[in-house]
Amino acid sequence: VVRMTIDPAADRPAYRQLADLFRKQIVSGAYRAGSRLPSEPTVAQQYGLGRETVRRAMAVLRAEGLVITVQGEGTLVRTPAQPRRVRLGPGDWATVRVPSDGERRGLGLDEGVPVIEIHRAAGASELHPGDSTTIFTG
Amino acid sequence: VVRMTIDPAADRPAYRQLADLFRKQIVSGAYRAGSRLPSEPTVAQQYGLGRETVRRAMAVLRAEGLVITVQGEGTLVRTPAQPRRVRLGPGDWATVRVPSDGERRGLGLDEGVPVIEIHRAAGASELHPGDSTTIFTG
DNA sequence: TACTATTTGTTCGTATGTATA
DNA sequence: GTATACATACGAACAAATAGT
Repeated sequence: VVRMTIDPAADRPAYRQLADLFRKQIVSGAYRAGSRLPSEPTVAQQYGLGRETVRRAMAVLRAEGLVITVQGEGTLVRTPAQPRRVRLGPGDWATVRVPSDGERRGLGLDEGVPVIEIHRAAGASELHPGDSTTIFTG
Repeated sequence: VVRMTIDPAADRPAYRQLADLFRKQIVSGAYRAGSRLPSEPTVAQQYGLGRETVRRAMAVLRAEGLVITVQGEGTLVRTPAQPRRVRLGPGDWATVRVPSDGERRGLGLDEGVPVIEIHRAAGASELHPGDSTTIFTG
């Protein structure tokens, strides 16, 4: 089965077109949270692409925090994390960044999850997972 | 010249070891902001690695916002952006995420730069570049 | 428990295209 | 205009983790 949705001659690279296709299906709910995407060889064969092209598309989605990939299992749509709230008091400030690989694993975070650093007026600082966290002033 | 700093038999993959090496040199200042890293073929030859392995290491550093890569020019250490401040007033809240590819380019942001979304109490919302922006309450 | 099949992870090689110096 | 350097893409091989039998 060949689907004509990827145009190798298009301006946009094939792996980005493929990422666009899956992103649409994920955000639209066609792929529900926790569900598994088709395996890389399956997608490659269906769209007439090499496996590396498929893997690059998956890497894009991981970097955006839409999916996670587990070796031996597959690529899964990420389940929304428990919502948290962090209060920013007078004199506090917050900054944001993408953690380094080691830091991310040390915090137990998935790819595509930025970290929020809260600098308290007292001098201390806290790290919070960037997804699922809302910053508010009380 | 062969440097014996990458161990193919190590637990950690070669591309992560290589990323670690460059990350250290960047954060330590050995590579100053705006300076160019050695070309991919050069690094590959120096460390006895394939070019794709080098490219994966560079992709790691890009995702962390440490470098940018320009086709035809090379990989450059990112220059710190102009600091900005965003005020979070009573009833406002803020969330953070890694932008999608299209959104990132629409905002003119580099890879590895998360976005801050400020939800105003009035109902409007603003997007701010995640690097260089400090959230404060005043 | 043990084995097998499936699936992703890593790495190298090759080729071609495109942007920059 | 040429050389350099990165971007994309396919193929191949083996390793490692998982799932199911």
